[in-house]
Amino acid sequence: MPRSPSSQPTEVEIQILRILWELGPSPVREIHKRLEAAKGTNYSTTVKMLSVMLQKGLVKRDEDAQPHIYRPAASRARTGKKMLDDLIERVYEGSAMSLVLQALSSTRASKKELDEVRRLLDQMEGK
Amino acid sequence: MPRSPSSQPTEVEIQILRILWELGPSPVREIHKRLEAAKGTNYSTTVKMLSVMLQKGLVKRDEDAQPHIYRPAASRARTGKKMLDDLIERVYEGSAMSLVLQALSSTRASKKELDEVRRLLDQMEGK
DNA sequence: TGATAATAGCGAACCTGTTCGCTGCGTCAA
DNA sequence: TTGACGCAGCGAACAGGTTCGCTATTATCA
Repeated sequence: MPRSPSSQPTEVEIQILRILWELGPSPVREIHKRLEAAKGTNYSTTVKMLSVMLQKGLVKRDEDAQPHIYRPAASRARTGKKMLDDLIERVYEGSAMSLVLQALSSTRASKKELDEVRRLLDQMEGK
Repeated sequence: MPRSPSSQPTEVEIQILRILWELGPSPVREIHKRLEAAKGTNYSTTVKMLSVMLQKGLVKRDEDAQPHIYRPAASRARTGKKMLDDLIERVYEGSAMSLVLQALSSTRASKKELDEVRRLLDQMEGK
């Protein structure tokens, strides 16, 4: 029984997505600059990863532009949520609250942030 | 430049840890029963995975007992936190609050749970 | 125009994680 | 004893993910 390919973005894929989230739509060259600075990646590798990600639907690109412009297929928030849901499912078997408590208790948050959470709580309860 | 091995428990490793968290210390046979039921794993595979995990320090075992008894090296909470921290770091570059909001907003929580979060918030602020 | 550089693509090598076959050892019962 | 069985270990095969060398195509410009 073979294993199934991970549905999650892999390590390098996340790195590239992060760069794209930060820079916005960019040509390979820009993406590569960051990746190389971070871990000495070869240019060919960057191109290859992008082509793999394109095929997986993780990024999109404008081929009319010269050079091609890549952009993330999903927002950071959307991707993060998916990964979080997956983590919750795998480790806590679906109980998100356990994990929220974990996250909160290990964070130094500002008053502003805490208030934001409170507001959200009220909103959830009101509903 | 070769890639570095993941410091996170892998897919199958998490599956095994979950079984151990649920069952408590168990012999291979018990672990295997669950794993086989879940995905048709061969007994040899279960043994192998456990030996790999033993070497990585993810599980510990009592070799005096016959058969050997395996137990998780870290609690579910501790492991979950580590994985969460890692996720936060990789996707949100350290901003845990963003992720907490995500988790909360995608959860249907009971009043009791919400109150628990509030208590924690107060506690954090008081400190 | 010919040399040089930037852009893309492809296939193969390589690494980690996963799977399993085969072997060896101890125990128990015929 | 011997045969069947459960337990443990090991190496090799395999799959997915990552890396890069090599080649082709298209600008760039002396």
